[in-house]
Parts: sequence; C-alpha cells; structure tokens
Amino acid sequence: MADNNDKPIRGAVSNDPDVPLSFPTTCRDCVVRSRAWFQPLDDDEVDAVQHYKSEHRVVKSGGHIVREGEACKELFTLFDGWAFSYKLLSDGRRQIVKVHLPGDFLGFQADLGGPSVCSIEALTDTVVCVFPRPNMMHMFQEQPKLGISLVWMTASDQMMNHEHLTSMGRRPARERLAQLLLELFIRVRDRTGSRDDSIYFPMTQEHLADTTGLTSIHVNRTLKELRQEGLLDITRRRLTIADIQRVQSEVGVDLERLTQKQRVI
Amino acid sequence: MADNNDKPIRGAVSNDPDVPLSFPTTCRDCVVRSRAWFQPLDDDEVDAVQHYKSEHRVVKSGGHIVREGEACKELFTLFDGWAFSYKLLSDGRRQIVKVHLPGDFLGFQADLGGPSVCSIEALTDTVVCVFPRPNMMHMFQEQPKLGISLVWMTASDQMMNHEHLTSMGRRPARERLAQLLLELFIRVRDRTGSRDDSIYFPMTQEHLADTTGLTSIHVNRTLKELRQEGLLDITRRRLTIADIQRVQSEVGVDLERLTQKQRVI
DNA sequence: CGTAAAGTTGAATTCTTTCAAACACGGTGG
DNA sequence: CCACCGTGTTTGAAAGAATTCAACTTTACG
Repeated sequence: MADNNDKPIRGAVSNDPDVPLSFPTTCRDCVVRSRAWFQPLDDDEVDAVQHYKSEHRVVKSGGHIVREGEACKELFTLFDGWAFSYKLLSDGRRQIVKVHLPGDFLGFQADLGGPSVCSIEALTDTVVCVFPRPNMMHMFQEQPKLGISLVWMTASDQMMNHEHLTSMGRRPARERLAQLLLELFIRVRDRTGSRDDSIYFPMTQEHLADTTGLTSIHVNRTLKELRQEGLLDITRRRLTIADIQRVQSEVGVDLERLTQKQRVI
Repeated sequence: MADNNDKPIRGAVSNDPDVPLSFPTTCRDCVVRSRAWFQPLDDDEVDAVQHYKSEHRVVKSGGHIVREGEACKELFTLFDGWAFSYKLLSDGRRQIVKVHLPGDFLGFQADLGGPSVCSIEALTDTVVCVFPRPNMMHMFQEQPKLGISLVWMTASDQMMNHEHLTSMGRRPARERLAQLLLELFIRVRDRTGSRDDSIYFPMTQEHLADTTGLTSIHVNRTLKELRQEGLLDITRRRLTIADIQRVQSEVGVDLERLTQKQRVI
C-alpha cells in the first residue's frame, strides 16, 4: 500500500477557507469516516480498503470524474469537495440525479462491466480516492461486511431518490427548492458536525434548476420568494437557513430522519 | 419447510385469462425465476430461500401489501399480479415510485428496523410470497450470494429511478408517458417471453398520472395524441405498441438495455 | 479595469392544471 | 331484460404555473 496514506492532504484544494468541511484529514480517515461506509469497521477491514485504493486524484471544478457512456474502470470515494451525478438529454438539457458530498461513494452501478450510466462532474475542486474496479471486486469477496455496506448505501440512496421523485412529480417549485436546499443543509451539517445556521454552498442557480427540474429563471424567482419570506437565503456561495423547523414544515418531509445513518442487516 | 411448496397455485387469481403472465407456476419457481434474484443460484441456495418463506398470501386488487409508516415485519416476492409502491403527500395526492411485476422483490429498504417508507398496493389481485424479516436476516448471513443479489437489485432499481427522475424533470408529458409505457411493455414481455405486440395492462389513467407526475386529465389528452399518431394504444386493459422502434426513438432512451439483467459482482 | 459567468427582471408564450360536465362500460338487482 | 350505479374515460373552457426570449445588473477573477 502506498506510504502516503497517512499523509494529511487537507487543504490541497479548498473552496471555503473560513468554514471548511472538516472532513477526512488523511486517506485512512477518508475511508473510515465516510458516510458511504458502514460504521463499525474493524481495523482489518479498514486496512483492506486502504489496500485496494490505488491513488488520490485531484479533479478541478467543472472537470469530470466519470463520463456517461465510458467504461467504468474505477470507483471512487469523494474525499474533499462537492460533485454531482447527471444525465444528459439529446437536446442538451441535463438532469442532476444526485449531489455528492465528501465521503460519498461514487461510480457504483448495477452493470459494473458496462458503460457508465451517469456522468459525474466536480462542482468545486475535488479530491477523490480511486479504487480500480478489479480490486473492488476482490475486496467485496474478501470482506463481506463491505458488501453489506454497499447494500446499505444503495438502499439509502434509493430512499432519497424516492423523495426526490415525489417532490418532482407532485410538488410546486417552492417546495421542491426548499426541500433540496434543506436536505443539503442537513447533510453538510451532519458531516461537519457544525451547528452554524449557514453553510458553504457552491451550487449555482443553474445547478439547482437542473436538480429540481425547473428553469434557472424560475429558480431565481422562487429563491427570491423564499428569501423575502425569510425562509432561507443564498448569498455569495453561502446558504443560510435560520429556522430549520419553519422550512421543514414548508417542505412537509422529515428530512432529518431520512438523512440519518441506518443499519440494514 | 412447508410441503405445499411445489403445489402449483397458478390461476389462483387471474386478471388476464387470455394472455396470462406465464410466470412462476410453483413457489419454488417463484424464487428461482424471479427477476429479483441473481440468476445462477444453486440448489442449496434455492432450498435455503424456500426454507425462509413463511407463506403465500393473496391480496385483492386495491388492498395493501405494505403500509407507509407501519413497522416492516415482512419482505415479499410478488408471485402473481401487478402492484405499485407509492408515497402519499399531506394534501392527499400521491406519487407512484415504482410499478411491480411478478418476480419483483418488495418491501426492502435501508432502515429495515424502522417504519416503511412507502406503501405498496395491489394493482390487480395478487399473490405474494411472504418472508418474515428475522428469517431474512438469517438468510442473508448464511447465503452471502443472496446478499449480493440484493445489491444487484437495488442498484438496478436505482438506475431505473434515475431514468424516471430525468424523465420527470426534463421531459414533456408525451415523452414521459411514452417512456413509462414502453418500459412496462418491455418489462412484461421480458418476463413472459412473449413477442406479442400487446400486453395485459391493468393501470388506469390515474395510475399513469400518479407515476408520471401529471394529471389524469392531461394523461388522457396526451394518450389521445399518442394514439392518433399511431404510436401506441390502450384499450380495454390492453396496451398495444406496434412499432417499438418508433416509440423508442420518441423516448430517446435505450430502455431495452436498461431493463436487461445485469451482473454486479 | 475588463471580461466572463452568474444572477435579476419583465413580458409574452406554452404547458399543465382545475373545474365542470358528459359519456362509456361492466356489473347488480329488480 | 333493462334501469341503475360506480368507476374510469373523454371533452371544453378558464385559470395557473413554469418556460422562453431578451435585456440588464451584479459578482468573481485575471
């Protein structure tokens, strides 16, 4: 295993000098503390994961971690920064299907042998831990617990997906946006352990539009509405939600419950 | 293990006398041939699954297999008939998140210990194989391969979910509807092995509306449009698609690829 | 300081929903 | 056999939500 594993690379890329995502400070931590992985891993298992990792990789903002259609040769753990998975339509429009935060596991899909079904783009400058796919296969065979954690992750994503689906299908723009923003707010604070009422927030209105299925213009107007009602505010790459409960009731879904870590088996 | 396992219960409930879903004819087959389960199971594993099953259960059309909010004590394989998972909004509207066909595995979710996150309703009269949750846990521990198959299922659902999400977010009513209908058409024919250009189709326009995020009125108008263009037709509980390719190109997604069985690990 | 990217605003258009009213069909019971 | 009823489908007209097009302002950044 490479001997730079425990070398802190914190701050290698940083888009948020004042309130950094105090996430993994070494690659070992990256694996251990990642939301993606089932919590109670013993040292053996952690070592195993470390072993299968091939490298760190820096991907600049706007760059691609995975490209739809290309063979999926590697899997990733998002180590630092934000990213998102999206699908492109023939007319050039896109739909963002998931926003990734540090710790998320990227690139996994049903047909690992086939072409990637989504593109993954770096939203900020990012660092990812790279796991070559063949290694990964060994790993899951040798460490069944990690396979289980994979079930958990996927099932958990599924649940959030259903929530999004419901939102897109049956809720007006206001609620869709509020729900998305609240969800990200909670996810970030869960990871950083922060209790601050504002978070670093690198998504543009166009990203929000592509996530909620609206136009960036309509996102703009809706955001203005929400701001004027004092529900939330996005200024200069910061999202502020003063009263979570108020937004919560606006949204009508208990997102805090949904974003909790849950045990599968 | 109960000795009625190999007793054919085919036809116990039937909504489609002329072209029945020629699916499982015994419960053993139910497990073996289910889309839900990873293909190459050896006899040991099949026996194991049989062992953990507690019973068959008949659920009449409109009845609930799972109720959102209630503890999830059992998991199911849909043995015969159609069902769907949905979420209810506070204002009474609903979003169908997935339509289930015979062979699908129902009720699995990230938080197995907690309340169900979706309701599952029988669309036609149905028969389900019931697996008490504690049994299930044993099973996955003793038969790792089945755990793997679970990963595959969930990941595969995920992919379809992303497709729906994209459809709902970025496609007009025409394409959304066409995509849904084509998907179901393909899934049914895959399971039955049929080459017929029409399938039994029990969904009402309201079901279609709740799946695509439209109004049943708008579904009606859009369906009329699609019918007049000769793309597809729904009459008397039958969906006919004469030229799959034409609908395919209308939709712009290769659904046939997506609905294929794929190997995960 | 100048340029590109992101955000803002208005007006017109399009898509989708809402409300309201018929219509068709399959089953029930007289 | 037919009237009756409920569910599901169809249609029209009006209202509402979201998009498009187009221009303008602000912010970030070399």
